[in-house]
Amino acid sequence: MSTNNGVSGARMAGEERRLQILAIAVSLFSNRGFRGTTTKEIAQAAGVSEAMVFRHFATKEELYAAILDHKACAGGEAFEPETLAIDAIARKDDRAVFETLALEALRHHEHDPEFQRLLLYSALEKHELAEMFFDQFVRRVYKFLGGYIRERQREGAFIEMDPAIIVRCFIGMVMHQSLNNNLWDPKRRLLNISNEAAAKHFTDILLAGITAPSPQTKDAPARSRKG
Amino acid sequence: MSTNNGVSGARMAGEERRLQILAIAVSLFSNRGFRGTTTKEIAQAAGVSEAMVFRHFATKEELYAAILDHKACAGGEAFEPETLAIDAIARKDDRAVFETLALEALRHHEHDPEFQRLLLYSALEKHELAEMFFDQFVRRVYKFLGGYIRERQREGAFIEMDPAIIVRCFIGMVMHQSLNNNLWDPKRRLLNISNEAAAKHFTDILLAGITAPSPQTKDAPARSRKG
DNA sequence: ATCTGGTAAGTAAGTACTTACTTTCAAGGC
DNA sequence: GCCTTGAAAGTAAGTACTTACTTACCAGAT
Repeated sequence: MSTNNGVSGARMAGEERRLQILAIAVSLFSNRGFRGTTTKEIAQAAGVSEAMVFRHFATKEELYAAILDHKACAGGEAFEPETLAIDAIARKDDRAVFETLALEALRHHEHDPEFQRLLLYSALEKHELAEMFFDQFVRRVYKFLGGYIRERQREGAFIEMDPAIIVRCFIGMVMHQSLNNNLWDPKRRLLNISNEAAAKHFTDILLAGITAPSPQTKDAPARSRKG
Repeated sequence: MSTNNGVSGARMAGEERRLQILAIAVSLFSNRGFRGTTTKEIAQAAGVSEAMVFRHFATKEELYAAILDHKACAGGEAFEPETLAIDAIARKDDRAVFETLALEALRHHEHDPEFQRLLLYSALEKHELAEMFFDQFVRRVYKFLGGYIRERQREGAFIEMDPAIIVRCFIGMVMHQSLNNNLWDPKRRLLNISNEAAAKHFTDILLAGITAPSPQTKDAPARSRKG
């Protein structure tokens, strides 16, 4: 009767089973959403009875919370933009800053597409946990990247523009690319490029778009447009 | 017992009630998704019995399909990029092309946030109807905008780069802005700008990013990078 | 009188969650 | 070694309620 998923119907240690159930729930919730996934399905996929699920997680909600917690906060290899870009920033290598962040974000989303789906579902379903992630992570990125941009603006390297707008453009390109690959166009019929190429071209466009005209060519071409 | 939503418990003409149920279902489905919305809720919100819902739509699925049909295809004021940009394109006014499209898209999403939620839900829940919309609409935009970009590249106005990448960047900025306003950050704590300002700045960055250096300044600054 | 908009009261199959029970297994006395 | 013990891993079969969808029946206007 038992589904025997992965491990042969053997008895497991408590913590081991807890993690197995969690992993299976991640995959099911990310595929079908909270409301679309039944506790019975989770149990069957884990190869145990429903009662075991409820032994480890008092309610379905608690299981969901445990997942978002596990993935967003303690989630193994968390995405740390500050750390990733630290030396590029020290060198003021704008290209490296943006390209590294773009590439790592794209890789992260490709390697763990479940998380993006999970987050979208929880945002749509108005689980407070999506809001929590947004507050803790996205805000941080805006602050961090925005700060760097502001600094480079003061140095005359970037054009004057609300840094938040620039951050939004950049994140927009990257997130939209991941969203297309993971959700809208997984077959990549509209655009099929490597993460490396995407990161490079996005950076090309963004940097060309926000780099201030160099001082010695003030009289230069059509670029010296002002708003 | 009847909820009497909007109209006093009066008897309605068939088509009128059908449209009322449809409108109410739009709002409920977009808020709670397909699985998260019950036929009972829809009936109650419309102020009729559940049986009436099933008189007009044989199944819940059919109701859902009718909605996406109604919104995506015959949806009142459909978003027609070709029409919107037709004279800007004729004039080869790049700024007007991108800024108009961005502004109209942003306005569309702001005026009808339900549609974006509906589409996201149906993509996550893998309703074929999201795929249908993607195939019919998004493909068209890529083809249309990509075609324009290719033309301008041949004329030497834009840098050489796969037009699909440029389209993705542009749509990424715009869609991400709408997604932030409608889903992630409706309070606009990270960035609070008008649609007009957003459209303008996105176009600024994109155009500066993809405009080819003008011929008379070939020897110009750091821009003349090649990949 | 009959067609159309409308309902009350179902049904069968889920749903999250519980209860009462059995199996496994490692530790510790013999 | 071998047996007892007790807690933890596990289950089958519920409960109370919800779900999509149906049936059988009204009432009023034309």
